[in-house]
Amino acid sequence: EIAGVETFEEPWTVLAHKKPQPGWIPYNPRTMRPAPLPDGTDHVKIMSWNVNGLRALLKLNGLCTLELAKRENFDILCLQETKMQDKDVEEIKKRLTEGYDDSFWTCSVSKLGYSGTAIISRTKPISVSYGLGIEDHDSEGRLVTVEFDKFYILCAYVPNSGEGLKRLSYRVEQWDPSLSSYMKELEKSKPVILTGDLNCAHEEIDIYNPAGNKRSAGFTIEERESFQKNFLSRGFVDTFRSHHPDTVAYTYWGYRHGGRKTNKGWRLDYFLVSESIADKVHDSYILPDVVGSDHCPIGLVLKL
Amino acid sequence: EIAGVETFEEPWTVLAHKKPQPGWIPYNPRTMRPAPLPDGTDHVKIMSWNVNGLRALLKLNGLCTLELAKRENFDILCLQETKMQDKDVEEIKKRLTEGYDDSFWTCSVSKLGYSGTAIISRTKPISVSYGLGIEDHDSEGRLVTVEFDKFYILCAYVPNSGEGLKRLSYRVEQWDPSLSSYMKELEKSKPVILTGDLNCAHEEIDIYNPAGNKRSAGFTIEERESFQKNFLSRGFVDTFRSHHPDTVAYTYWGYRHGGRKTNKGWRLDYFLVSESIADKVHDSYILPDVVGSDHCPIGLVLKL
DNA sequence: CCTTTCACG
DNA sequence: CGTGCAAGG
Repeated sequence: EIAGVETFEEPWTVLAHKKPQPGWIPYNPRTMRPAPLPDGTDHVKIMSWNVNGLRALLKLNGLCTLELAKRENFDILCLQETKMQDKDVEEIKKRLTEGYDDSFWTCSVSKLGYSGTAIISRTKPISVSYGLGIEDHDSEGRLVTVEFDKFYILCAYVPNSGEGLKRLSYRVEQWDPSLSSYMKELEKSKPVILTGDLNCAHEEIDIYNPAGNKRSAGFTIEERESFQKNFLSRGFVDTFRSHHPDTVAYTYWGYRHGGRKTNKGWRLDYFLVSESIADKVHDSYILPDVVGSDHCPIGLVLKL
Repeated sequence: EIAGVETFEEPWTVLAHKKPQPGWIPYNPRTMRPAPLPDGTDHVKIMSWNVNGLRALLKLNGLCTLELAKRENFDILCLQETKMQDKDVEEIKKRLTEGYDDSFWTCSVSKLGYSGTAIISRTKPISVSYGLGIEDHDSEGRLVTVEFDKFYILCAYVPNSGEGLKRLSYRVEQWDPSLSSYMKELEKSKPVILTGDLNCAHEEIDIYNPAGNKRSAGFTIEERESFQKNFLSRGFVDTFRSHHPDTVAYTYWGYRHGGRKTNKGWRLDYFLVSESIADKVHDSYILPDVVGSDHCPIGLVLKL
């Protein structure tokens, strides 16, 4: 474990799902890490993590990204819910792990210490942009786009529909379609990778207690249909699911009921990729043994 | 030390005062604790402590009052800045140390988790009352009065004049005179003891850096004159100062500059008593070795 | 439950 | 610096 305060018996091997279908299998990161690529295969390793407050993570953890970098040796790291303020970004940048000197941050300007995303990269990208380019959706620091030679990568923190589903209509009627259109627009020039906390467990396999959460933010039928319609049906591939069709794996466990100990979680974090590069995905995987947040990181290895 | 997380070299023996006068001596609680009373002398031991949030102290400390009670064996304990809410008082009462079952609490109703005072007693008092009896001054839970056979005891948390001295005029024009009048009224029937955080360092000897704090809340000339006029000149005796005229001793050290380690403090907590019982004071003293708050407790031994 | 801001000291 | 609140998840 990295940054582990408590240790517990490999809970990710527990199939906690309420009504598992025949054939479903629990995710075990020890056995399901990506297979080594043949020597010399050109590839990129991307990781994504909703850190639920970067400052707290750094306090807990020295420099988490250092440990993660050491162990995982990623090329690109995407962070969500940094809860950073613009004024503190420079100080954090100074503490970045050597070899990852390029980083791109966006913070909420409407609510301080809320939301916030970042992309940390080993190599200099071609271009960077922040937000969707729509004033209304861009005050909360929810999206960073970075352009590399072979693809765009989008780091997104999709709005939570909130207590009482107060923000459900904004989410499914405004945000999701806007993000989708933005991605289709980018896709005209090159393939797109969307990663981050998409705040939706797509299907029953993606959540511990589907029946009990039909009106919970992140598993409403509206969000699930929006996910299908705006992303999957428009040609973006859920890489974890396509590589592990029957695997029960979560990326989020609420703090509230100690769900991580019993693997009562949700899969909310994704790598979606343009169909055109779906066959380049060597593996899409989950790192539930990395603690320090209510989400765990996820990883993607893409052959180039 | 009780509840000590960090230990440091008896900082209270350091005379940190900026410009000490000749003859001033540092306070050393090891040598300046009250002398034992002759066997069988009827007396009462009262303690007072601004705990700066009782819940945090209890978390840190199991039940601080238990430790303090064990070591100091007080009869009455007065607490200020409990930061309690009415709804949580019953739960705290349950955790009171055996032998101290009577307790009287008042909480701020205007601002939750703000201010708040309490008196915990070994024996049942004759009567209890809350506040000054003036609507305007009584929404912040700053005063508890308990009547015993031989005296009234008032536990007060005097309003801080605040950042920018925003509340200085309220403090010196409203609160101090009201409290003073209330005390004079009570005094008609029996002697009065006022204890608590009076939020004023009376003289230069009572503060580490007098010159630098002439416009700081707690050491403005207005507050010092109000203290003199409303309390001392009206016949209430500053028992610590009358027993230790040349002793430099503080009861508060700001968290902000780690002042406790270097004994850069203020004397803000007092036992004032009616002149009529001033000669009954066996000792008035300070317990700087008790940590867990930015204030330390103070003690009074009164012969009956 | 846990992390952020904010008011207050 | 540290406590307690409130909002957010």
